[in-house]
Amino acid sequence: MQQPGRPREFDPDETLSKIMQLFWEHGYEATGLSDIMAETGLGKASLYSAFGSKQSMYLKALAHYEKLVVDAAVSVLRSPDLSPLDRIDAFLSSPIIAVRDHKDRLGCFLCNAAADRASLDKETGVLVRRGYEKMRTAIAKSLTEAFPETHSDIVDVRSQLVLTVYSGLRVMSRMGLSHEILALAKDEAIRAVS
Amino acid sequence: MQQPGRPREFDPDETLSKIMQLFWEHGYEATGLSDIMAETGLGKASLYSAFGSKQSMYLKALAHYEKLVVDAAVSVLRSPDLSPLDRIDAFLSSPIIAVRDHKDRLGCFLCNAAADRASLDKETGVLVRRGYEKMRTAIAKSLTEAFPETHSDIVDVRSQLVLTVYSGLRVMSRMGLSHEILALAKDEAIRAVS
DNA sequence: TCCTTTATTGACCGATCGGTCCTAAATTGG
DNA sequence: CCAATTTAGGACCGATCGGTCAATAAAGGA
Repeated sequence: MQQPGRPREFDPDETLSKIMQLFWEHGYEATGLSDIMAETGLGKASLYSAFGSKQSMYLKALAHYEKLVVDAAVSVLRSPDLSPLDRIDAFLSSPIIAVRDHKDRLGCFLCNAAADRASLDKETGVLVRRGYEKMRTAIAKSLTEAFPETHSDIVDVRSQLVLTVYSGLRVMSRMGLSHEILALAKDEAIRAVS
Repeated sequence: MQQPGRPREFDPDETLSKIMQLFWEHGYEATGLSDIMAETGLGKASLYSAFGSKQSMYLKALAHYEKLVVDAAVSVLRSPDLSPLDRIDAFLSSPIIAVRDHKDRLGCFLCNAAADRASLDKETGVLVRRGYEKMRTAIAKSLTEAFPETHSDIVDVRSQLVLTVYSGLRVMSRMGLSHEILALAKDEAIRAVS
């Protein structure tokens, strides 16, 4: 048995990151194969053989986002160096810091995807909900740790509120609000669940 | 001087509502002229002569949304029949009720537009921010009325928080969360600014 | 009635879309 | 060196995109 011929000339993971960036910033429809080719430097056929159709690229990009960004957020929410409430503060601060330091106004890829594709593409909806549920669970764990005496129903509702605020902050950041205003709203939200 | 010839066979306002619905639900890129023609029953040239380019249709649809939906939300926030806090409750409840009664998961056109077009089209950004500012001002007014002793800086931050939660709720509704969960998160948010 | 003005219709345009295919290049096992 | 296998590059495909135009229809004023 022979092991395949010509080797890849690109790193699929790296390429997927670039594809993710494009879909994240411009959405599904506004991102053309031509944009992806330009950004990755690859030919159309290479992209297709590696990632399949455009829709499949989008779903892989979304899964990539879950692995990179969502999992990072979750690990912030589990950081052993911070108090439970500080972890939630750090979680809500991350999109604000992105605006402040990198002028990053991409918003949350998951909620962009919800607006963009979830109504048309079932698989997108599943990925989006899974990503959000990951974050909600991690938030709930921190809240339970912070206030062990609180009833779990209340914790669920509050974790949902934190996630809602998170989504809202990312939408607001896309709208161009300053990081100072966002930070103040965030502090007020933290106070609300304390 | 002569007054124009053949009269329009359609109501521009009504037509604009249908166009708004399409852009609202599917976004800019995913809505084709063909969809608009099918939905409105009009020919391409009629649409162009009445509303201009696709981009111009989008902007007019967004302005139409501001007039219909944003202004309605603002007038809820000024309803004389309700207490100030109940007005804010009603404001935050409207997207939840839409989900419950009409399975309306369109989200907020303004924040969809922010995700969709604001980074590409300056005019869209202006309209979006204007709409949000209208709502924020109305929220702040209700909060001031509810808690006259509160410092205006605090009111500003809290109104921003309410607006952030509103955006978050609409994103969540597009994700498919049940109206019950949304309502609980909303109640918790109301408690936060009380 | 005829002329002017505007609206409607459908054919038409070039450009671009996502996607396929064929050829050439690069690699490994025999 | 050769055969087999896989990738890379780019020509090519039909479909659809947003947008225009010329011909026709419908109204009011003269």
